[in-house]
Amino acid sequence: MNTPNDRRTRILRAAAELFLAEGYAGVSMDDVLAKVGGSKSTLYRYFDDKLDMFTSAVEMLIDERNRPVLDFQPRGADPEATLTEFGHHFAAIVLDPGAIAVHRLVVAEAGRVPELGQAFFEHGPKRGIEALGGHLAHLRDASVIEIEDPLLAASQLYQAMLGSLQMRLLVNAKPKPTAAEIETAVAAAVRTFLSSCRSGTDAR
Amino acid sequence: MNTPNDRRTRILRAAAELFLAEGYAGVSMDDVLAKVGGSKSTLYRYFDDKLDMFTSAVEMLIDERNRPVLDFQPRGADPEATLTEFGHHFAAIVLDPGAIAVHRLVVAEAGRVPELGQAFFEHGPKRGIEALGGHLAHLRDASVIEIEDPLLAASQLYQAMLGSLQMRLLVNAKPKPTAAEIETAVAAAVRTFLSSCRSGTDAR
DNA sequence: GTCTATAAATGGATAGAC
DNA sequence: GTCTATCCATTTATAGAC
Repeated sequence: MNTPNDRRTRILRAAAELFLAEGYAGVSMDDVLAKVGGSKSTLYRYFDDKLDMFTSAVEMLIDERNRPVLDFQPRGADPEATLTEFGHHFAAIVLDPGAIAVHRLVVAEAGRVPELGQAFFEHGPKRGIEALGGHLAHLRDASVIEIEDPLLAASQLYQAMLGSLQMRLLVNAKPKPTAAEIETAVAAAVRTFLSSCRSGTDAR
Repeated sequence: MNTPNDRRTRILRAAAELFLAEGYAGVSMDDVLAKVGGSKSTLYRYFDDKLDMFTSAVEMLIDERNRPVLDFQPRGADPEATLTEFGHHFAAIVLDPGAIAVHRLVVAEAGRVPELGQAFFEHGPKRGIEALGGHLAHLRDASVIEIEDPLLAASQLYQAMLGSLQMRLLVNAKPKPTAAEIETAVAAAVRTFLSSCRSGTDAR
């Protein structure tokens, strides 16, 4: 049961696509129906009401989007290379148009459906920061860098790399970030971070 | 004309309050009417339609919220003190619950009303970054720090200080940032930044 | 300029046949 | 389990009296 091509799953996929494009209030049960086929009572057979359908759809999206966060291990040799890898890994995930759309939806409804924001944060950004923080702790234990709080350092490094680009995309402001700008931002943040805490060498 | 207690302005204030709490689609013209009094045709006398009322209200909110961004001059003597001042100045503006609500509203409708996102970005974050960037350029010209791109540095410093806290508030994730956490984050970001680029002294 | 009344359409949700 | 048909509240927007 609950196979990927479940009836319920097909409804959920159609609903998710619509919600991403139009927002919660912008989608009617009839809209979902027109996309997935079938009849109205079928919808209400699988979901208590519209809100239930919405939260189920967004939880599915959050789960899908954040799966790639975890299966990542940097391959580079030196710290600068591995941290840059982390940056581009995160960039590919969180700056993707689909991820921005999910992020927007969660922010839009965060006031009315707080559990979505909680799930989004814990399954996404929090895990990413923990992964990066773990790596920083590793570098510290190997006496490559000197930092006090690996999680705080990871969070600030992450935000320095991508925070501004992510914010511009969320509010849909032009110009949109280019690949070159991502490259520049990640490189600059990594350089700043390392030259502030690298052990054994002068910063200048 | 267009006095602060204009009829139109009073409608706009009521509408803004409702939109902030319920979102664009969550507010009906009747809701606004119930709050501001009067009759329906009066609303349509002052605004073409609901979307016009919404964009006018949000533009007003953006304008109000960002006015404090500009009138700020750091008073501290040394760089660490002035940058920390900048951090707390920005924090007071952008982490305020009202500011978060406006931010949410803009993100929520950014896909459908892009000009709001553009206005939000240019009148808010962009100006803040420019102010901080100007200060960094000043520090560089005085040979206090060594940086290549003041705007990029300002953007990354800003995000390192507040990006993570702002994001948590936007998605309404717990725990909410405390004053102590803001203090810690700003201090850590400033310390990292300065030890990466301060002139004339070793980083360690 | 402002009101009442209402048009015309769409919303979420359910009843009951098959 | 799935369909058709429909209820009832609410929505945006306008017509027309005062």
